[in-house]
Amino acid sequence: MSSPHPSPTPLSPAVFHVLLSLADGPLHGYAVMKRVEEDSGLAMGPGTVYGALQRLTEAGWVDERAVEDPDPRRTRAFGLTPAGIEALRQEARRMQRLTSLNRIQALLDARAVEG
Amino acid sequence: MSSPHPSPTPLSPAVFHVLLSLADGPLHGYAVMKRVEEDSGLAMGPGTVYGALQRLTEAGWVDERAVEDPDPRRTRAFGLTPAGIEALRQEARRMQRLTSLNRIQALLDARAVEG
DNA sequence: TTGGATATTACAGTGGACGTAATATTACGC
DNA sequence: GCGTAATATTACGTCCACTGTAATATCCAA
Repeated sequence: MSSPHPSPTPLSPAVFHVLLSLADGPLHGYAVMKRVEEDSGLAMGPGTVYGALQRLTEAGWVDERAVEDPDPRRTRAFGLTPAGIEALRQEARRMQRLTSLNRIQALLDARAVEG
Repeated sequence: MSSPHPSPTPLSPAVFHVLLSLADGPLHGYAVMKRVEEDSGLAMGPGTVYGALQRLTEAGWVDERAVEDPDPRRTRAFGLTPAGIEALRQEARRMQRLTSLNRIQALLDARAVEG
């Protein structure tokens, strides 16, 4: 409802996956990289992840927070802001609307019949 | 299964919407522009549409075909190749897999409860 | 103590998305 | 027939997100 920049919907795959990786709690950058790979099967390099994280922070969709951890490398984490959650939700709804189009369903059904 | 370039999944929103617009039959460029706007609510300029169309043609996902029409402007149309259909299907499956993730469903459910 | 995983920064290159302007043709009201 | 809007496409130029790669530093395990 209140992002600094008018929400650029649709989200790029990189941005979407970074947001998604944070959906059930803050992570540090490296963990985001790993989580994205688990989710998507595709590896994003550090440039992509940290770049996206930085832009998202500037946009107010992600923020940086201090975390307690014996390992000093893991004391810096990124989490979704309310605006970030809302953006992810909007994108999810957009995807869901698209996948439920008849044209799409026909494609998916066709495969089921063929295969 | 046999695109010239190994299928760059995920698709960019622009490419996805161009493919989607052709899903139930060939259209000429201008019609693609209009159809995309109907589908997505977002207007893509000619540069985006024809640019994507050209790259997709080069990639073998779209081809140009002659169409009979009294209006000479409408005799040139673009249609999906089998590889293009397959790419669109893969992307649809990818989206469907993502939207069915627990993390996403939780987000969407939360809204239903709140609102 | 060497090596591998963790965690992050700093680049530079590429190409796709996007806007805009120009062009030409057709359709339509007047 | 005239002007205007819609149709249809080409030709730019710009910007910046994504991407890869290299460099760096710390932690941990063998």
